[in-house]
Amino acid sequence: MKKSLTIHDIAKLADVSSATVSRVLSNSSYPVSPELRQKILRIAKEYNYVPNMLGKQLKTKTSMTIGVIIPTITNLFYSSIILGVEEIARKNNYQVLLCNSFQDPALEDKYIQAMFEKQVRGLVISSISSDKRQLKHFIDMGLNVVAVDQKMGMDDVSEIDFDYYKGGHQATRHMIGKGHHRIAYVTAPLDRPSRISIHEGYLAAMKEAGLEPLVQEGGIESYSGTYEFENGKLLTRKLLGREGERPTAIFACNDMTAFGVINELSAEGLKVPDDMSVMGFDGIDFGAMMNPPLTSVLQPTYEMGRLACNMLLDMLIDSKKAETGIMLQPKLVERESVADLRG
Amino acid sequence: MKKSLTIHDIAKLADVSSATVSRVLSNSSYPVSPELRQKILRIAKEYNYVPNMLGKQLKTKTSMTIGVIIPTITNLFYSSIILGVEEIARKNNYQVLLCNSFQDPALEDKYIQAMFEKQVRGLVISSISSDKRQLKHFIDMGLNVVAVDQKMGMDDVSEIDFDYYKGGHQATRHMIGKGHHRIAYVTAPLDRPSRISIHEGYLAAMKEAGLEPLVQEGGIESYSGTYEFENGKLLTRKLLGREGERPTAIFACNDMTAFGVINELSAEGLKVPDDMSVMGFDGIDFGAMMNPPLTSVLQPTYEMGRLACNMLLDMLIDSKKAETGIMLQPKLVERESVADLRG
DNA sequence: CTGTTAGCGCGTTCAA
DNA sequence: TTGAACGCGCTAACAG
Repeated sequence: MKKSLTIHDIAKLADVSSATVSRVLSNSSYPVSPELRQKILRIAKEYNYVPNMLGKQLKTKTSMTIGVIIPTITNLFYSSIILGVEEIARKNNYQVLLCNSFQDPALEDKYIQAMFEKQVRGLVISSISSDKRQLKHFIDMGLNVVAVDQKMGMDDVSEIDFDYYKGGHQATRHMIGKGHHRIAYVTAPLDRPSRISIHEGYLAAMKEAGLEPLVQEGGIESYSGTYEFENGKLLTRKLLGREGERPTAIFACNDMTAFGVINELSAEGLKVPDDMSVMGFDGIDFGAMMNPPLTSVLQPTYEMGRLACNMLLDMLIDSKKAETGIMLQPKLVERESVADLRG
Repeated sequence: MKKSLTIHDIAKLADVSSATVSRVLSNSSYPVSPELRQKILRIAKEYNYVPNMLGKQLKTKTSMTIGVIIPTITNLFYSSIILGVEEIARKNNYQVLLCNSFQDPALEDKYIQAMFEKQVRGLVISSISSDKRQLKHFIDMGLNVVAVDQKMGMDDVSEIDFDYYKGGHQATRHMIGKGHHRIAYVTAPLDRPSRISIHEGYLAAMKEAGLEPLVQEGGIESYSGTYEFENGKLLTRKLLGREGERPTAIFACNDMTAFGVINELSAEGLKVPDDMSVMGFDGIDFGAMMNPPLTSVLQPTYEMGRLACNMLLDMLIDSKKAETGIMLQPKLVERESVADLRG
C-alpha cells in the first residue's frame, strides 16, 4: 500500500513552497508563473497526487456534501426524488449522503446529528417526525433545509410542495365526471400532511357533487416493502364485505395501494374497469405496466428532487434565507382503469 | 446563526485543557478524574457541543463513511441492496455516500476519485466498466472494495456473488419439468457477466434436455426507467412474429422484462399461463403483485447488501485482505405464471 | 509572482 | 491524572 502524498511532498519535489502548490492544484485564481504551474502539474500527475478533502474542508468550512433523509429508498416514489437530487448535486460537484429513516423520529434525529457533525450544511428531507426541536437547533447553527413530500411548516425551511388537496379533488372530479356516484376512498393511515390533504380533496369533491363519501382507512403501518399492496388488498376486502350498495369506483391513496386493490378485486372475480373502476395516486411508472394500465394523478418526483436540490444549493451558496417555496401541480394521467358509466 | 464551539471553548469554560476535554468527549480510554469528566460533560451538554468530525477524521485518518456505486437507484434490485448495506453501516455508525453511475464508466471513475478524496476507504460497487486501472490504483492506495451483482475478477476485490448460471439452469429445468419443450429466452444485451451467466445456464439446460434453444436479445440499453419493460414488449413482439412453431414458454432475464413480456402477450390476446408460460428472474416483490403472480428465481438482494457491507467493514477494521468471496444460491419461487403441460 | 506563517478542530505524544 | 505542544493536509493573510 503506497503512501499518498501531500502538497508538501509535491512542494519538495518541485522545489517550491507548499503555498504555491496549493494555489496551482486547487485552481486558485491567485497568480502563479506558467513555468511553475506546469512543473507542479506535471509532478502532481506523475506521482498521482490525490488531494485530501478533509484538510481542505476543515480549512474552508465547506463539505461539498448534502444529506438526504427519506423514509425508505425501496419506495419508487422516494428513489425517484433522490435521483433528481443527485443529478443536480453531481452537476455542482456535490455528493449525496443517503439516510433511510423508516419514519423513525429517533433515527431521523440521529442521522441529522451525524451529518451535521460531518459538516453537512444542506439537507433534503421528507420528515414526519413531529418534534422539530433538534432540527430547529441545527438550523440555527447554520443548517439549510428543504422539505419535500411532507411539509414542515417551519419558518426557515424551504418547501417543495405538491398540491395533494387539488390532486385528490381532481381525481375525484374525474371519476364523478365519468358518471360514478359511489366512490370509495381507500387510504393508509391519515397520519401525515400529504395523506390528509388528498383525503380532504376527495371529501370536498364528493360534497360539492352532493355525494356521500365512503372512506376505508388502514391500520398501523409496517415497512415490509409490500405493506401498501397488502393494505390495498385488506381494505378492499373490508370494503366489499360492507353492507349496502357497493361502490362503482375505488380511489386509492397511492399507486401501490391501488395495485393491491386491483389484485384483490381480481381475486374476488371482479374485473377492472368493467366491474369496478380504480384510481391511483402517484403516477409511478409501474402503473403503465399494469393490466389494465392505471389511471392516476402524476407527481413529478424526479422534478421535485431536482428542484429541491437546486433550491438547497442556492441557499448554500448565497446563504440567503428560505425562499417562498414551490407548489407543484398535479396532473391527471388517464389510462384505462376507470370506466365511463355515462350512456 | 450561532457559532459552534470547539473543544477549546469547552476547555476554557471548564477551566481545563483541551486535551482533557478531548479525552472525555471522544470516549478515550485515557484516565480522567470523575469530577472533571462530569464537569466537562455537563458543560458540553449545556452548550450543545457538536464535535467537528472533519478535524477528528483528519487526525485519525478515518472517515466513517462508505461509498456505494450502483447503476441506478430507481431499480428495485439495487435499492434493495443499498437498504441492506445501509442497515449494516448504520449499526456500525458508518454512513453511506450514494452514487448512481448509470453504467457510465467515466462517471463511475469520477465518483470513485471524489470519494477517495473524501477519504472514503470502503466501497461497495456494481461495476460494468471494463477498464479497472483507476480502481486498481486506488486499491493500492488503500481503498477496500466489495463487488456485488457484477463480478470484477480482481485479486484485491471481495465479491458477493450470485450463482446466475445455476439460476438460469434451474429456471429452465423447471419449465422443462413442467412439460415445456419450446422455451424461448428473452434478454437485455448480453454485455455483462450476470446476464451472460444466466444465458449460459439456459443454454446448458436446454442442451442437456436435447432441446433447441431460442434466444431473443435486446438492443442498446437506455435509462428511461421503463427500458426493461419496453424491451420485454419489443422482444416478445419479435418473437411472436418469427416463423415456425411458437414457443410454449418465455424465460425473461429479469422480472421487469417479464412484466413487459406478459403485457405484450396480453395485448396480443394471449393469456398467461394458459396460452403461454412466463418465467422471470430476480424475484422482486412486484412479481407477487402481478396477475398472474410471476414464477421467478429469487435473488436475496437485501441479504447481498448486508453481506457486502459486513465484509467491507471486516476489511476496514482488520485491514485484512480480500476474503474468499461468497456465492449466494438461487431459489426458485413458484407462483402461477408457468403452466403444467403434462397430462 | 513567491514564500513564510498561522491556523481550521481534533487527537496524541511527552513531560510534569 | 493533567497540560503544553505538535501535527493531520490544506488555505489564506501577509511580507517580500
